[in-house]
Amino acid sequence: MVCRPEDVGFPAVGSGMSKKTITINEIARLAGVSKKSVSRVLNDEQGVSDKTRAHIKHIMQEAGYEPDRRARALASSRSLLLGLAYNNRNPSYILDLLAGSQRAANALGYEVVMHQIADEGAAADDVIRFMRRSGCDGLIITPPLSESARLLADLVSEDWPMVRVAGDHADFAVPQIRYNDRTAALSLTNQLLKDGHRELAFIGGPAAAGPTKRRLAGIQDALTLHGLTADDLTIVYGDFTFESGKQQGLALLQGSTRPSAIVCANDEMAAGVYHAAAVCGVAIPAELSVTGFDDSPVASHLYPPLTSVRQPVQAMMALAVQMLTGDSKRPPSDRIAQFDAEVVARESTAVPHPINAD
Amino acid sequence: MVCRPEDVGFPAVGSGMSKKTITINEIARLAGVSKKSVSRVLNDEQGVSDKTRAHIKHIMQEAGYEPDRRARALASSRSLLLGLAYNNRNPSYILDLLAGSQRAANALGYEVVMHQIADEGAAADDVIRFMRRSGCDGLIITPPLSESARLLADLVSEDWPMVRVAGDHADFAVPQIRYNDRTAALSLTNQLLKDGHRELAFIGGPAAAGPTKRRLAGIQDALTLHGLTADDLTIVYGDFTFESGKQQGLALLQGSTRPSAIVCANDEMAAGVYHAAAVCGVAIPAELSVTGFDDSPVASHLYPPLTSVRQPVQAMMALAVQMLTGDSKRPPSDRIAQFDAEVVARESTAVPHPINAD
DNA sequence: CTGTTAGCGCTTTCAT
DNA sequence: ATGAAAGCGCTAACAG
Repeated sequence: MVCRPEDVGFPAVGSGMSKKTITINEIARLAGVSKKSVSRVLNDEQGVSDKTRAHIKHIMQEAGYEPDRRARALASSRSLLLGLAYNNRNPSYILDLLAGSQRAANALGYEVVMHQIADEGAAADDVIRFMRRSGCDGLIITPPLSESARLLADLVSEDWPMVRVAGDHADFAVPQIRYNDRTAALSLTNQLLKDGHRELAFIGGPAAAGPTKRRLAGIQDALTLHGLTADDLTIVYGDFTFESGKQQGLALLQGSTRPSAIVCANDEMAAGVYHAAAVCGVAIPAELSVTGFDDSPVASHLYPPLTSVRQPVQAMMALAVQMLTGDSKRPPSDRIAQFDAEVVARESTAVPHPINAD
Repeated sequence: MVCRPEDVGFPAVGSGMSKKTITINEIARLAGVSKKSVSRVLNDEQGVSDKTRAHIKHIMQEAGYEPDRRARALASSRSLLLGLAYNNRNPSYILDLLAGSQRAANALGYEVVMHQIADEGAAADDVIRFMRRSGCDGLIITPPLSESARLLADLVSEDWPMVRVAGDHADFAVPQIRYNDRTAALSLTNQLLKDGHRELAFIGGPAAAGPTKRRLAGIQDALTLHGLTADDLTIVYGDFTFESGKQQGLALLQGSTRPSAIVCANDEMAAGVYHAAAVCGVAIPAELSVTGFDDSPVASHLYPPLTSVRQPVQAMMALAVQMLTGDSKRPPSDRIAQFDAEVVARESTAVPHPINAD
């Protein structure tokens, strides 16, 4: 049932190498220059004439030379590895972050190593061990880890560069890259209000969570714009899970004042609301409008497809990588980079049904 | 809006290191032995007395020594990195694979580097470039890449070890680790037949895909067991996407002989069938039973929760890593390791509604 | 602009 | 069972 490498002529690590590796010495010899010159070309350094540089590049190309990252790592005391710490909340989001960072990292000669934090309580130790073990040159911290004040406080004294994606706690010295979810929530809500919705509800994540607070603030901004007050919004809190969305959805739909629209702080909880609506026999969007956040795959797979908010993950991760590797050519500013998000309107929202008005 | 590291006192890679690194020389000096002895302890090699070994270990512990993986990599010509090539089909599945392989890899001192294949047509070149660039010691190929005969043929001559997760083409020299989805499909279908379903439909992925063929075969096994024939099963093909599930679901539900149960080759397509059922006003499970494969999060988030098949990802990836690193202590056998899957029964299946019988 | 000389921290090889 | 020496392939620091 199970095979062992040795028994099937299967080469395990280090067992049998065949193709000879081309070294920098070889290239230097072929090009008739010193290996230092080759090194300079490799690292895009100055100090090589254009002619020599072109010649060396040509030789490298021809020989199919690939620099040995291990040797480079040792000699330059960089590993050319970047760490990405995550906390498996939304798989598709995490993979998007990975894809975005990988694309940018590879372009700069780096690879991305993922690290999942199992126990959020011991996250700092976990991350530190990971960084020491892996030797990564820098670290990207993703939400919700990036929201943890404690983690950041414990990490800020470490000596590797880090950036965090979408976090609060602007007081920490760790630069952050976020998108403007408050503004996104505002325009989302604005549309609902324009459609005529007046009985709104918000299902947040944990009340203390950054995304919850920012998204709620955006909703309230919209209410204010329309001359409404805090009383016009029912606020309940979940924990970003499907189950919590379902529970809070049930509570809202079975309550005395059923909302005509529910804004959810993420798509998972919105899916839970769909579930609750199905249980209660409430039609979406005819009797209930629902919106989410994150534009995860589930948003397009729900029926009807869910209106959600999409963040510019590619651009955000590209910046993160550039900051970590010191390759940023962007203009200077403070330590918070903010991007704009996009509301993806789908069929989960509609003009409220008159039946709801009674 | 955007910050540059230099401008905010943010340490980019290699800019400012402070904490002194402890080297093997240091440990050797503290322990009063040669660094070779320390190296032996590090690598669990023989040739050190128990007493000396314990002493060295103690010193290492005390000093908080962490071996430099870059130096180790260069000297031993291993990178202690394992590659995981994937093809973003099902994010939660990919992350499960990652988590499983990471756990096993870390235990052996390895890290896992992911690599997404963008263009499936040029997958081989892409993978080869990745492996050369990253210097990974071995490669794990995941589905659907692992099903590609062409990719495997192009890769089999490379000189790094590889394993594939869930692939067909047993003729190639690349060992594979799979689970028994045929048997799982059998027991799934068996249950439907026991429940009294007689009008079954199967929505496969592409007809030529391994999972499609294996799962279909399992269904047919069950039919045979119950004395039914191929005529008792309607077979249609999708492409594992939500959209294709929806299309085929609509076709089946609007067709002349509406099935009482639809077995889908994955959860995404089952979600599409839910969508189709909603459109057609068909109640699940009262009027239609649906099952999926993979037990992805969507399975539990659909309403009603979807019966699906869960594969032992952890165990499979642990074996994959052991095979790549040559650390396998399992008994020898042929080059296919097969695990058993588990049917996770939820509320998407029920005894067929009499109305359907006419 | 180009080259030389030393290492990076560890493993390997071969002594003892 | 232990240790000394010689690199791994590259970059750093300095020379010309």
